[in-house]
Amino acid sequence: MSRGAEGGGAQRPGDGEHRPPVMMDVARLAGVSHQTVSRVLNGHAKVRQQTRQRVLDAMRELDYQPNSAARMLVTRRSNTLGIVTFDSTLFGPSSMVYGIEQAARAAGYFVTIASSRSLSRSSVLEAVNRLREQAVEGIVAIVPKDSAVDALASVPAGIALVGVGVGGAADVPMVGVDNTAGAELAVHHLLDLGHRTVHHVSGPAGWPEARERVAGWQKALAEAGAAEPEVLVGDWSARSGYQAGQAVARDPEATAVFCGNDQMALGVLRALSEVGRRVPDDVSVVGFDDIPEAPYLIPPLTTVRQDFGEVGRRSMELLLRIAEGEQSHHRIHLTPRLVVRTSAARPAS
Amino acid sequence: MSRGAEGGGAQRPGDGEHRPPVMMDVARLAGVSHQTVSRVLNGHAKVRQQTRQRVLDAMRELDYQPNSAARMLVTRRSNTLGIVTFDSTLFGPSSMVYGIEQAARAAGYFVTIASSRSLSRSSVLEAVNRLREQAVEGIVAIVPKDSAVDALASVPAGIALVGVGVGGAADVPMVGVDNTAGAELAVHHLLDLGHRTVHHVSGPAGWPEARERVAGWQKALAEAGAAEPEVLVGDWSARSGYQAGQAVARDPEATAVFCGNDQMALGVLRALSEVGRRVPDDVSVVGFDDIPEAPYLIPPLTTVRQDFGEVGRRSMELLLRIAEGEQSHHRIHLTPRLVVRTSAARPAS
DNA sequence: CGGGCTAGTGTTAACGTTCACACCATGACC
DNA sequence: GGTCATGGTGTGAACGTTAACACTAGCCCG
Repeated sequence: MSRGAEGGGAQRPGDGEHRPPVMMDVARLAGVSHQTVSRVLNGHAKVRQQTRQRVLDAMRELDYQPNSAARMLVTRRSNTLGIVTFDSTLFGPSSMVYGIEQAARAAGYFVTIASSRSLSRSSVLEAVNRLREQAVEGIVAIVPKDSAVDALASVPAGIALVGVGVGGAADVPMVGVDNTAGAELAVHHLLDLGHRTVHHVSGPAGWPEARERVAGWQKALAEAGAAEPEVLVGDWSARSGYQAGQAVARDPEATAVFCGNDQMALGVLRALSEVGRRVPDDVSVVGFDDIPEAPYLIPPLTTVRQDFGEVGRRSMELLLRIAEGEQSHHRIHLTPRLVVRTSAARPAS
Repeated sequence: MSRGAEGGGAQRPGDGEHRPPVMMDVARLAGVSHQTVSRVLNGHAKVRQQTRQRVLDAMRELDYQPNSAARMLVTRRSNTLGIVTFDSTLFGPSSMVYGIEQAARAAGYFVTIASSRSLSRSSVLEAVNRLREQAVEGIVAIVPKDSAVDALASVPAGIALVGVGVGGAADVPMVGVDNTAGAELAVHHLLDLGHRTVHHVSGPAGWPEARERVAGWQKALAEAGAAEPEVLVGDWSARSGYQAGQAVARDPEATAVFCGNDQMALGVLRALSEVGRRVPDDVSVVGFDDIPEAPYLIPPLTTVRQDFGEVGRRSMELLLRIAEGEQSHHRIHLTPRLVVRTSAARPAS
């Protein structure tokens, strides 16, 4: 079948002016009232089997498609949820969108997205308003930056809202991995291997998750009585990791680095390799996220795994609970786990 | 500000049953008819400045939000476009979604997504139907697999539809990079460097883009009179690239590899490094896509760049043209370009 | 001074569903 | 034999907006 060339639904002004069939058309064809058609459509019990079949046949014959706007108008329900994301090539956000969409579909909802260019307050608010125009019944906001989280707190309370990656301190219902615990996992692993201390390449200032990972790193170092080197601040990108890695490479004392995400770890690996510092022989590296490529970096990256799909599903779940008016327990922390590969080993003694 | 607990918007007296304000409420407050409110809302010219202001004030005071369902019902327009994607952690699809969303927003449309679990025919059709239920005015389908493309061809012609990454042979309007040309670029680059021939790690069978890249590779080899080694078939993942890389490493004749995407190239790099074959000294490697991490692999990856954001924008543009009934030129090929880094060099002679 | 134009506003009727009923057989029960 | 529930169906009336038209003033023009 060739399409595209054909005029498709193009109802050019011409004579015909054929409208898509409506419930009344189906009713007429089946010889019943429109209400009976509605009952069949919504699976009401009180319809005779034989009548139901006639209606079903008529629907098929006319290729009837219920008008969602009319239904929405009268039921006051859009069956739609919104996602606010940001324009990023980061692995996390984009993979969470799928988890959310699947969970939403399973719960019988449609999903519309609104991306916020910058995660600035105004940009996030604008995205939220776009979704409100669409009459969404709830919003999952993937906005892991302080300015954006503040914006969420000022969204009018009439609409159900869940933040993702907004950090444990946020003043909105939220779902996220326990970043502090994850960082501790990574740092303890390195200290247990025998490293004196651990350097940290962090995410950028103003990102709650970056801050929490820094906190976990600090806590683990403090518990072990290890010295706390200066944080190397990155921006989540491989490029920034590369730059940080150059700094690490210049420091002969540095034997272990914990990176705020895998992309930066990748950059660190590259910087170290470039100057001939071997991983893990000379320097150990640990990342965060466990991107699909992590096992195939050089060397395979030991990292802290976040299950983004799970985050998506859980945020959906929480959103629905809130939308139904439940009040309790609006703070879900998922436990990350350490995936040991070969980029971290005991230091050369 | 704490949210979630409080019940939101202040309402009409009579305790119970508080409905959101409607156009009539605004009209009453402003002392005009609802039609005048409608005119203000839609920016009609024939409203006295003073009246307009009164209406605007009233809207603000009531925190009025137009009911999109009612509007949709009467205008017969949803202002919504749909995206069909698939659940993948591939870089391309997820970054295109943003390009599309931005372009759609700029054109005044909302975007709803429907993901297809498997790219099987039925799964794609189901996703398309979900969008039709939502009354979308057009669909961009990111479904780069034959089974899915077939499904698109059988979508009823009433709805505007654009395929992305569906290959040049698809029987639907489409936007995509010129894969054949891109592959030729890569292979010629390697041959020009002095390699006798070039091996290829391809994407999986049944993916049009994989096939087109294979074709470009074959064409370039044939033009140069080079022998055509057996294709190593992967599945786009780093893991499959790693396996293919092991095969390459075992072949002492192999000095150059062109990979169907960057993830597989990454796996190849790792496999070669593991057995001590140096890149680019012993083996040259070229990828496809130019993922953000490509410059920071070991060594920095020479690759063919696709601009996914541009693909998103162009597909949106095409979709709107089709929706408006334009008939011509429904096949857009973007030209990729080679980004030379250091993973490919002349062979050791 | 009547006709026609224009700016500004109101009135009424769609749009296509679902909801709340009313209605009719039928059979059961006292 | 009358009441009562109960399966099955039809009849309005919403829902909240925009479209189409009608209606006033006020003004210009011949």
